[in-house]
Amino acid sequence: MAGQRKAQSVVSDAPGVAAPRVGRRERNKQEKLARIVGAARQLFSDQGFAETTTQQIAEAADIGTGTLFLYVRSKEDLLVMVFSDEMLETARAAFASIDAAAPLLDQLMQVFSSMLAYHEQDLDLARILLKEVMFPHVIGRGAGITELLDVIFAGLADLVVKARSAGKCHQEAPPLMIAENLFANYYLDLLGRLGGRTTAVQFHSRLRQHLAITINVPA
Amino acid sequence: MAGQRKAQSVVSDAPGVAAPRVGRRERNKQEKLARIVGAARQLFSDQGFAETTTQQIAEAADIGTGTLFLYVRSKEDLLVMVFSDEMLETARAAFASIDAAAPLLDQLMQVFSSMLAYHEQDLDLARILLKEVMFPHVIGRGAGITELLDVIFAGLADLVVKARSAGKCHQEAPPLMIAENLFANYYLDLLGRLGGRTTAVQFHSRLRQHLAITINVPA
DNA sequence: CTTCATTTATGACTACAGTCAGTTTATAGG
DNA sequence: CCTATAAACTGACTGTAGTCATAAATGAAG
Repeated sequence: MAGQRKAQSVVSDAPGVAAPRVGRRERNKQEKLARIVGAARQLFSDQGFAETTTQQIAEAADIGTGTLFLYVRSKEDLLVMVFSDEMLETARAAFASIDAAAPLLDQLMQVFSSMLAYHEQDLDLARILLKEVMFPHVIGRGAGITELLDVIFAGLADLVVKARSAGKCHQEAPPLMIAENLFANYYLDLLGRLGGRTTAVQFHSRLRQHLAITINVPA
Repeated sequence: MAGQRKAQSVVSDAPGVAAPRVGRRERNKQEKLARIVGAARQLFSDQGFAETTTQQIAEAADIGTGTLFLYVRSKEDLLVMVFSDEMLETARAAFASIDAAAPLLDQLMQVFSSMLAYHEQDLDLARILLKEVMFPHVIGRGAGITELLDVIFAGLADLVVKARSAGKCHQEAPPLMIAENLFANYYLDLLGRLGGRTTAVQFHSRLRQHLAITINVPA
């Protein structure tokens, strides 16, 4: 390791080597952030969000209490950081595993069912997560959430376009607008589920009806 | 006043008089709650939600700090109590002032425009309000919000039914389901507006497109 | 190796939402 | 009127998110 560091000072900007560009400082920071996120994931999952204190997280990550807030703006921010990657992956996987031959409505239900299944693992956490995702405390900067929404909207719009060119969808509106409409319905039905106002079965039934209205097909 | 109190003890359950049924205790409680809500409305409007402390509210309402929490479960609860009546009234007024002859899409835009106009008065407050309304801290009990949603859903469903019987709407789905779909779209577009991601003009344009998709008419 | 400047780390500290043991005030019965 | 019981009130107190002045670590330059 010490050798690597010296080599770096010999050739200050060597293009051949992958990336010794980052000094010890940057590496330490990355590593610390990883420890923080890891500790938070563990604690949030084990004890729940409200029951976990920032002190506990700092202690588990082996840093001072104040240090934590050099890496995250708030406890809620941390929650989003921890789980946004998983959500993104869930969304990607959901779109990847779609049955291309199925009717559009069934395809949509496949996607949204996968996403609900993820949230069903821990409804309480999902509630707080969704809350913070849709109402980020600092306006104009939701931690990496835009990417998630982009993936979802693009995926939905893509399904619509394909179904339409196959003559299976008779909505003429712009695909992105339809995608947003579909997502809006998913979001509100998810809210009902997370708030305990519907069961998983009711969620599916209601969502299917809502989506059917949007894409103008029989439920 | 003292006379009234004595009269009460003479005839313990006099049916003729309007309602001396409530003793001083109940009256005091009502009056105190009114003072609390009034003080909170004033302070929230003047200084914003985050900048207002529960101590300030208690002081302005002339009660002890602890007393406040005999009347509300949390600061957020108080926000909802303060503004849910106004929102309900806004929604009622919006439905009442509809042009019965206009196309369904225009009617819907009238309703939702009125509701946005209310929120435009104070976007920050609206943000926190919507957040708390849709994610009440104590699950299963949103302070008087069900009533608001009932009014909105019923109103929307009613518009749909009327338009349909006039042959102006070709959606066959249950009216309540359509109403929910419409509201979901309003809600998400409102979220974009409150998050500063769209202007008021963009909000209108986008909402109109989204609603048009749901009721299956040209935008 | 030795400064020196800059970035990063730290925990004592602050501010505030919400609680609770102890007190006051209203009502009912005598 | 007086007394007993229950309801309502209170502010000192607690727990925790987030800040800030100070200290340590890092890298650059001589």
